[in-house]
Amino acid sequence: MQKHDLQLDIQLCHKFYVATNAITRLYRPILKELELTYPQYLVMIVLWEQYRNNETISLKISEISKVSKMDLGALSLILNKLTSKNYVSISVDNLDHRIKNVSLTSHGLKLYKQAQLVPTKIGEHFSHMDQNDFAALNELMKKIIHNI
Amino acid sequence: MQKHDLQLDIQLCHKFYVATNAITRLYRPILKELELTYPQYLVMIVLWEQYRNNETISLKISEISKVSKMDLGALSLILNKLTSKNYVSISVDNLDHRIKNVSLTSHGLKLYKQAQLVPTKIGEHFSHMDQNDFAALNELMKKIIHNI
DNA sequence: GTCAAATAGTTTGCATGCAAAGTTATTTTG
DNA sequence: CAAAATAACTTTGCATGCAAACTATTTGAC
Repeated sequence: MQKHDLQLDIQLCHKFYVATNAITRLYRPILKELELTYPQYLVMIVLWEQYRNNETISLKISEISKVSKMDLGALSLILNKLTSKNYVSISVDNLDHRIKNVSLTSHGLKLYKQAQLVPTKIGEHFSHMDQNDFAALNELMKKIIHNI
Repeated sequence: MQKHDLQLDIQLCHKFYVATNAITRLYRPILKELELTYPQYLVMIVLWEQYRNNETISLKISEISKVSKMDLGALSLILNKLTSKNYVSISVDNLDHRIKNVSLTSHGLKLYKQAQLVPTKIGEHFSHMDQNDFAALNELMKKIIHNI
């Protein structure tokens, strides 16, 4: 930033604020059909991804936190909700009793099929952006995240 | 988005999620010195800006909401806090009693000087990005916000 | 082996974001 | 002009994000 004044400051950071809230609002009605909030959806994506790669069936809570960059405290509550919705089940690790393993229930696994439609629906709202825009934006975001 | 799969989906939207949270975390310690949260800071910026332009001294709550893109309900609580910190004062409009006017107190105005240092401190964390990156990112964000 | 760290999670308190319902004041309609 | 529709907020309830304190285990250092 060249000019470090308040007016300029509000520009980029405020745009992040506005855009992220707008994106979440975009997801809300779509995810509501799956009875998921956006953060809950993030957790499910991590689990579905894990299932697809089929290396292991369950993930530690700390692993989910690391991949999704979600706070452990928040994750704790979110996993409770996913459990009460019967999308995931949680069990204490046999070897290390501090660790809890999270795994998809059959109900949570079934949801995967519906969830595959979500990106398409979201994508429709971005029709005004082309591949180059996406690539550029993705790179810039990566740069920002990597350095903060 | 070319491939509409979940893995790709998580990329851009998740990056927004992560980046925005990271940016807010960046602001938190800096704004703590002013006893402000980021949303509270946004409101103050709007008011300082208004004061600088000196057209009118006060703003309606709905005007603050429009400029900052903040929810009216959230704003209601935030303004209560700013009031209890004695940074702003709120009064009912004389002509239309539904409207409330928000104005800076002398205490809130004095804070402006300290606040001017905030963008510089934040800017230091973005030193790895050059002017072109900023310009490009700013344009892309504008494009996204405008179209959602 | 035992007691002090380090780990992995949970809980709590505070500040939002947002939808939905409620309140008060002003306009519009018939 | 009285009832209905709007407007401008406020309140409430739910879901986070996050810092901080707390709990239960496991490791490590001696």
